[in-house]
Amino acid sequence: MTQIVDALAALAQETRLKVYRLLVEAGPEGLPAGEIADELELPGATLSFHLAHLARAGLLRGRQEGRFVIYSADFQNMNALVGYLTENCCGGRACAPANPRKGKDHETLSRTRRRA
Amino acid sequence: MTQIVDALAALAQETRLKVYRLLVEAGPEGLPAGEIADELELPGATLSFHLAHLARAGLLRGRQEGRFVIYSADFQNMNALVGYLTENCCGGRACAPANPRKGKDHETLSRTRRRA
DNA sequence: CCTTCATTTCGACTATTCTGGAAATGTGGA
DNA sequence: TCCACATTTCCAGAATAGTCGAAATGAAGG
Repeated sequence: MTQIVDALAALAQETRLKVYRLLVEAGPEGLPAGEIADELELPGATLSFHLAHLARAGLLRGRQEGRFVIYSADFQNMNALVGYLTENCCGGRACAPANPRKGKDHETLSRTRRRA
Repeated sequence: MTQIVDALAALAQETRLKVYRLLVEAGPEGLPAGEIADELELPGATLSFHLAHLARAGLLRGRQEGRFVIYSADFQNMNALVGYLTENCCGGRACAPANPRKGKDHETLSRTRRRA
């Protein structure tokens, strides 16, 4: 459970979620730290802190390549996280949305107003 | 995105994750606060803090029933959360485990091979 | 070696979160 | 009304997280 909490905590921060999403978008190739900093306009020290946080949680991996350190998302661990949530936090219901349509808008987290 | 971060932050804490899981297990009926406190051996004030946190994030709802306040998981919002992660953080791969019948085991799922 | 450049670590500060006792609020019953 | 009980709010202290300039590390190329 500690692993799950760590992974959730790693993603539960705007900057880190942005970093992670950027790396997902970049695919298995990954991106050098500098490019991430550039893209998200973050000071090096701040980015490094967040990258380390994500890596500690197992969501990223970094590899040295020349003078650069290239970070890439660890899809397997994200898989495990989503799997955990699906199995343990959804009460056995189907938890993934039925439409695998790609898009930019996600307004789905709506405030449900139900009176009981 | 704020909603996603809030929901993740709500679950990214051991006590709250336990509370949420307990309520998922309890199903739509839910549980009175006191029973949760009893089950997880938490002081009232502490539990109340965490329940409020989860509710603010949209993962729980509480309804007054007599002298009790009964909390239940909001499966719809959890659905949305898992949906977001699947669509935005898994690089288009299948991210949820394919077999919805397993009770406790969720280990490997290796299907990582794709080129852009 | 020496310099340059990418990245990380250090250090210091501020902000937020977690915790739980005590007091307050709200609810049903006598 | 008055009491017992469930839950929340208030408060304050301790712990943890986030930020980022400056210094340190490490890697390539002259």
